[in-house]
Amino acid sequence: MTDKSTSETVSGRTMEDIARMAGVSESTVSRALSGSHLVAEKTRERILEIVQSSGFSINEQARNLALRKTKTIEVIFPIERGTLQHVSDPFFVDMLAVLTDELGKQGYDVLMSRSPPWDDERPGCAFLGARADGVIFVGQGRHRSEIRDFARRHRQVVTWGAALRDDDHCVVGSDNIGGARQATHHMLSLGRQSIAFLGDLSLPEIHQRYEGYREALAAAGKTFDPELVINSPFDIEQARSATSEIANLYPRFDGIFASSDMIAIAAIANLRQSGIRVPDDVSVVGFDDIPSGAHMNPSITTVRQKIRTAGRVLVDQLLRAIAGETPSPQILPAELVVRQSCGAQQTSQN
Amino acid sequence: MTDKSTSETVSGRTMEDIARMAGVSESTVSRALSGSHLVAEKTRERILEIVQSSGFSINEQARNLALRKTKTIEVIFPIERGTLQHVSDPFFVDMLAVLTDELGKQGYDVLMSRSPPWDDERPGCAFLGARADGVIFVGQGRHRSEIRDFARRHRQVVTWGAALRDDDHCVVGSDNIGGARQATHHMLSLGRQSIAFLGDLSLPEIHQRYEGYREALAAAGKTFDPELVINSPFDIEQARSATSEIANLYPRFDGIFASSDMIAIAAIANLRQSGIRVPDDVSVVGFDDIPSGAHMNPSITTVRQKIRTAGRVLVDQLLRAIAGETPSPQILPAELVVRQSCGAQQTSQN
DNA sequence: TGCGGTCTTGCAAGCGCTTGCATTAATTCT
DNA sequence: AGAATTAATGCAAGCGCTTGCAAGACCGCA
Repeated sequence: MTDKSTSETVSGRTMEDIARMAGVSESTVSRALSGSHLVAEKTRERILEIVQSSGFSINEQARNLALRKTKTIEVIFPIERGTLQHVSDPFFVDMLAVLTDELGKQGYDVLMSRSPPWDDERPGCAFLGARADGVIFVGQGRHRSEIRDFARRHRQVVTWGAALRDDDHCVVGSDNIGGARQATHHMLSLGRQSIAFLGDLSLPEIHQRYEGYREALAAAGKTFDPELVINSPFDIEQARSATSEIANLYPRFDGIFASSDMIAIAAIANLRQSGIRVPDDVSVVGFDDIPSGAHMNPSITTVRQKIRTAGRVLVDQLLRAIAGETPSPQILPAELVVRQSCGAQQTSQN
Repeated sequence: MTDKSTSETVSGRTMEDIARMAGVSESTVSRALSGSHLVAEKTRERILEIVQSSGFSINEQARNLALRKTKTIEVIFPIERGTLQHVSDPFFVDMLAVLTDELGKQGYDVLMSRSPPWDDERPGCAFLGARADGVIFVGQGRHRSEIRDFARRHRQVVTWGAALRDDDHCVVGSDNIGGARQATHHMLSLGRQSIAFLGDLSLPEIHQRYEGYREALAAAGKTFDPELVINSPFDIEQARSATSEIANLYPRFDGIFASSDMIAIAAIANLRQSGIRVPDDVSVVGFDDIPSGAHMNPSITTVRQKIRTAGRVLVDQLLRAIAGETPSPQILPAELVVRQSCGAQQTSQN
């Protein structure tokens, strides 16, 4: 009655096959493979040998089903549908790398799903699929409420982003406000008079950076010029065109706080194209501290997000949630890294 | 006898619970959820409502077990253990993004596992776990033989990298040789006399680029200077230090072919630090065409890998393999993108 | 009233693996 | 040598879901 011939497992064999070949029961094979001491050494060796030569692969799904766990964490980048452009921001990537790394240490695999669970394409299929032991949202994007909803129904969720007062789930994030305040204050203290802001205010994280920017302005007694706030997406190409007009405003500002390094790079490229020098004419500070920022010309002064720490904290908290404890939200310090683009140091050449 | 209380599913409920609450059988719930026409409309609605309000999540594992498929593809970056640094090369990231995207379109999720299946930490656990319908290796790294082995046992594998003659599985890759030849030839045709090579020759892809470089040199009748071949890893920090001595060799070369854009960036930073101008004194060409390359100063002349096409082809071939057909290896054209760093155009400012 | 459809539903087997408990074989002890 | 341990196996139930097949409900029509 059973028909194994259609098995879709990578290697067509099952434990039953191995058991038969080894002349033992399935249980014994299972135990041999999981390293139980309840198996005679000789038996184990024989089984292992057969496993090897037959190219058997255990079916993790069945295994996990039986074990009632998945040892998998779903990592979601809440980005717009139809494109993963956004993800190519080095910051997100590095975060993914760190998460994969940290989760790996704890024996978890990472499942990247293309779309957030709520905009599932299956029409009329209004239920969520649980394929992981927990979920990490990297950034809230424009989906704060959905994420909140999701988190409310499922304890095993942590998210990276802006911790807001009304969040009832665990959010871990950088001190966006403080970081932005430092950055802006730094340029001001360097004698810059008028600082522009670049970023997408509809994203909570970015809005926090905007707040920090405003705070620094206020603290320095500067009046705020709304026209110097320019909406810009993360993607470098789009950022490039979003900020292409900035040079026209030029003498009105002599500093730029860009809410991500990629945006800073785009802005610098635009300024350069118009013959405006960075940092001589305009001081620029970014946010994130992406790896290549230190090697550019000029090198980018930025607010460093402690991404490694962040990943570790996220994973810690998620594992706590999975273990049934209550994870606690955290705000990680962000630190100003002074390089050339702000003009604090003299640029050396070129 | 059954104890559901310990279920680890994100939402603790099972179909059985829903069935009980709706006063129907499990089968009916299953059918209602999968959109079968074998369920009365009223029944379906009632069930859906209960599903909603109870926050039920279907257990994908069990579902997939029953369906004998996973709808998941494993994407593996064969990098050294203990770090995912390497992955932060924008090229790999973009590839990951494209793959996630393309696979998503076909209804597949992406599983990123930290380590290649062969260096599994579980001691004595010499079997492979099959948790996906197929596997994509992104780059062969130093693991050509392991990958070959792996592919030999399992049909559902494709890899991105250097197609070598003795590969018996499906490898898709850029025309590394041709691309490198073009790049080198371009500098030569610009009048440069002596071109250095930067990259890690132990990686097959890079070795192919090296071959292209040599070919162009030979074709131009240039003698080859082994001291101008400098070993450099992908990671930008490491590349920076690996190429830190390059300036010392300076008047011996007036061109650099870097086997990745990140390495090119590192090299340029080093040259600049020593007061050597790019492209005036030294012409530089990279490889990959990472997104930010166009916005740097100078912008990077490079060999573009058609990453979107690549991802699509990889996915196509893998799906063919999964469908039981024989996937065919392919070499994708790589195209030279001329920008500033090679010196073909005049740099505009700064 | 009775019979052949048409719809809906439930039953039960099965997906490949784990594990508590019972069973049997190998040892040790008195 | 016989009893009591201990070590090594197998049995069978169960993980949560799908699905072929059979059964029940309900319809119209002769």
